[in-house]
Amino acid sequence: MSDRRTGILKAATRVIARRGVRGLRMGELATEAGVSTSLIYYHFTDRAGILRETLEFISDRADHYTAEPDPSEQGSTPRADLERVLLLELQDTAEVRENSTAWGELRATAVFETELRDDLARTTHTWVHDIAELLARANPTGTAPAHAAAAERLTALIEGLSVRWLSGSLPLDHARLLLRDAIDAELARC
Amino acid sequence: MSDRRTGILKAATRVIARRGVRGLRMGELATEAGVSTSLIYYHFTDRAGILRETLEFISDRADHYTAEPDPSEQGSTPRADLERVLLLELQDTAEVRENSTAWGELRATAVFETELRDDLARTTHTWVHDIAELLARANPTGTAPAHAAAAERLTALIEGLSVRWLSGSLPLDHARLLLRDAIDAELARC
DNA sequence: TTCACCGCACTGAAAATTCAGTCAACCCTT
DNA sequence: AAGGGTTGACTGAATTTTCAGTGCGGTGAA
Repeated sequence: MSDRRTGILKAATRVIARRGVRGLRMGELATEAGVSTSLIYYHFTDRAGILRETLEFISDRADHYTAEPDPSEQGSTPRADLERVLLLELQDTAEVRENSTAWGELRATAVFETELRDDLARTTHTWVHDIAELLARANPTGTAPAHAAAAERLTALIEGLSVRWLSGSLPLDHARLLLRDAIDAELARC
Repeated sequence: MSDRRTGILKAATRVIARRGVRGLRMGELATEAGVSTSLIYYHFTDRAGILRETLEFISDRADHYTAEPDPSEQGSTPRADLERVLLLELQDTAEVRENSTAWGELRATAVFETELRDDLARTTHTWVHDIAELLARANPTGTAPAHAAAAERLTALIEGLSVRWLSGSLPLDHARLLLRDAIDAELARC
């Protein structure tokens, strides 16, 4: 946290969320992080280096983010947990916005830069897996493959709704509504 | 069509699909279009200019694409039509790949460039509307709002699956399978 | 002394953008 | 119908801008 290196990574996340991966300028990053340009090269060898580490950082954060346990709430049903965790991704707070934007950039970048793909696929897989588990807990009668498929659909839907929201094609409230309905629908079948 | 200007826009679409918006180099575009760099500046004032017009061009083309009517097939049920039209977006042909990639870039770019949003929102809305109509035809018992919501979910899902496919997180076959199931599910309720 | 860091001028290369001018097509004249 | 003038599309070769990345002298703390 007080680590300078981590500070740079956080700053990079902010800059990426503001300007996009393509818009990340070393100079602006230095300013945002409150350090000198040289220090960035001191810690990360080159632009590709910070990019790689930042995107890793983002996907780690996204993990924790989702994995965040219930805040001592006793009366939470598995189903409520599921809803809460998924709807977490569609919120207008600086943190979620920043994370979603950066995540979207990561996805978009990976379409053209193959080096990112492995990391991305792994993180995606973990996410899907986590959600599948929550689904299993919420609806124990279903089969594992069915849960996996539902989790893939729900997470892909979230990504789709998320870009639409961030790109101004869909109001947040509406996105949340659509997602809630989708969750209900997925739980209803199996 | 044979218009030089349009030729440049088409070339730009191809280059964007290949390299991404960030990867669009004026030089490469000129080569791709078979014209001189200067001509691009002659027709479109600057890089931002071609970008703007090309993205507009892409969203126009995306319309036609979906609106493409059934090729004289008589024995098509509304449901089959719907499936066909939606699955059209998840195919490994040069055209679909190019279109999906370019569309994804448009979306990703719009997150940071507000000028693109109106166009994008409009095109998205048209698409959703078209799908809602197909849904209504396939399942006349449902209400209009239900069809609209289902169409929003399905199209957002397609976008989500599409980037995952293009970024190598999801095999195409699997994406198609997931989409098919989602269509069935949406038709089952209402 | 070494480590983590600052500041900032500087280089080199890649891109974007400009510009002077060519070429062909099309009017007007006479 | 021959010629002169205007215009718009187009080019190739500069010129300018933008950045990533470097080099280096210096600072303060452990």
